[in-house]
Amino acid sequence: MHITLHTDYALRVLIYLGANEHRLATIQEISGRFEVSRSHLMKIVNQLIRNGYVEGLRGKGGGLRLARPAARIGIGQVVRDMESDLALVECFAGESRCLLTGSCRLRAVLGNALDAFLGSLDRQTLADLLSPQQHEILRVPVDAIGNRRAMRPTTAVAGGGENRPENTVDRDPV
Amino acid sequence: MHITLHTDYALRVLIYLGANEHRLATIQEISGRFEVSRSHLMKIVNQLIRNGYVEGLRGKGGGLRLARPAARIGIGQVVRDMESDLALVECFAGESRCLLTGSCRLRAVLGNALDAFLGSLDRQTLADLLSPQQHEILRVPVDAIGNRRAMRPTTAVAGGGENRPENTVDRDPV
DNA sequence: CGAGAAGATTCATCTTTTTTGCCTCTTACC
DNA sequence: GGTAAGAGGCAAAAAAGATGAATCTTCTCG
Repeated sequence: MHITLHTDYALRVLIYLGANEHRLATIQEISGRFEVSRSHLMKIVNQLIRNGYVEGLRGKGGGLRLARPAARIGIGQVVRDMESDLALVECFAGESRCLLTGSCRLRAVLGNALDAFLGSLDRQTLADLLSPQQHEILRVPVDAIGNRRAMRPTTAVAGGGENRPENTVDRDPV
Repeated sequence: MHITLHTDYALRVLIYLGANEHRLATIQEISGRFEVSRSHLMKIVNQLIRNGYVEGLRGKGGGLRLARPAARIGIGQVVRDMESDLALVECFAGESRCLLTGSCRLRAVLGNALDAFLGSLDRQTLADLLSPQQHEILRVPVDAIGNRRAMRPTTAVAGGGENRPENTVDRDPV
């Protein structure tokens, strides 16, 4: 029983972005950090974006950031979204050639177990995964990267002082 | 996230044997019933035997039967024994090249979820999987098979009765 | 004791899924 | 317009899983 690397990386990307909430991170940067090919990571990030966990800003100075605060990103849901095939056994799918199908309790029993699994994850958010040490390991100071759009809100937050750009969306998410 | 067919078949074999507790079933018979090759099923059964769930009697008239009553066979343990690799993500294993290793809470979180999964299964026994319908579908009357050693415990279980033959066979014992 | 019926083992192959990377396109800032 | 970013399609490579053939061992029966 495995979770795909796909999901695994997705979670790590979220952790990375969570540890660097104060700035934008590019895929290039993350793939370098995790030693995965850029293109590969791209697909994973893509899925994260499509599912609304991450925001991607194109163009020069662009990058990635969490689409909402880490505390509002549930791990269970991430796994559900990223793990394409949660059918534990064949008979979970519609079609089955097992002669027990229909009378078999196995499906229900495994289904309950799966619910327990995901339920357990549902009680955790990305914020719970972010320990102080992680911040230390992963967080890269803005200076080391250079200032980016993230830090100069083009559309600008009214108050100005806040450096957590949670609501600085500067374009229409199509 | 999948359970291997290996484990799936193992559970089905147990169900089959549970539905036919009153007699011995051969691998040949089961493999025919499930439309799997004999050799393949053999390996699975073998593992079940080594793990003490099933008893295999060799020689003419031999076959398989549950090593203990269905109610004493826990599904969680079966899955644990059959599923070779329960490491959900890479960092479950000793070696890991993830730069988060050590500080990452992901492992613990997934570990808890896995425990919840198996724990759910631990609350079920093989007996719970055996619905009356299954008995009907799977149970093959002794007549249809021919009498076997099963009912004359020459080798095994001198104590005899144990829990099994509520279903008295038409054959003379010993 | 010998034959045949069962399970036990080994080995090789095939299939499917997963993982990976390349190449090209689109978008958007500067 | 140039360049830096993400988006997407294609396909190769690798790993894991599933399957089957052939052979060996053990055991009961006659």
